[in-house]
Amino acid sequence: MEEENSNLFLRVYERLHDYYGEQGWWPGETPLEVMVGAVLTQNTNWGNVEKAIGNLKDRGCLSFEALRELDQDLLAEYIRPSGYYNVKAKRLKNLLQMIEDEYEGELAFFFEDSLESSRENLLRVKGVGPETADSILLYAAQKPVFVIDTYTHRVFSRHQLVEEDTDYFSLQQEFMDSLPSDVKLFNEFHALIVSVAKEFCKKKKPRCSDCPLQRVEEK
DNA sequence: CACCAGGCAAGTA
DNA sequence: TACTTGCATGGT
Repeated sequence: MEEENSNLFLRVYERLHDYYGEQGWWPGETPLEVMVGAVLTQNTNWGNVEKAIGNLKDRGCLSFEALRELDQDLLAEYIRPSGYYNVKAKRLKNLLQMIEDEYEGELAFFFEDSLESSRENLLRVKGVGPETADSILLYAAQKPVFVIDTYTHRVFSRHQLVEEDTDYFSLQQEFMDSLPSDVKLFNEFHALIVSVAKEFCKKKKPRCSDCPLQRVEEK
């Protein structure tokens, strides 16, 4: 049973990898940029996030020190294109404050901390939920955590590969129990799921007939 | 025009 | 515990 499931999930990965090839996520030049992007992309189109990050770069504010010194209302103005700019400015400040408090303001210390400890610290930050925390851990800190998002849930439940009403933690456990714990695999797999969801598994008009995952559940 | 996008916290019953 | 609502821009 567990073995069958493992093969199934890996088969999904292989199908997607064959279809799309390497994804090379996360789009971001530095771990800090990845962290900021993880917060800004909450329920938000990535294109808008790029504009917001572009603003921060233009202002020379895309560093830990610069962001710490930046006034919250000004930060909100810079990240305006990404939407929810007031709450997100606060959330970014909360995140920076946590690193200040727990890691002496050293990003490197945070990235070097254990998976368990850094995850707990992230989840204590107001505005950082499980997906944002795990995105930071996987894509910025390079820790082996599988990131679950709405696309993951939609694609896998549409294909009846997981229960419809499973929660974040249960779904994550299924992936991590079924797959070898490998940063590169988790990174690529999640990125591939986003790609296939965007192309074939839209909320309103899915194009199931051309989807590379059709009949993946058959041996 | 309506709907959607790589969530999360806070409020209500 | 299990819904509901606010947050907000920009693309289709």
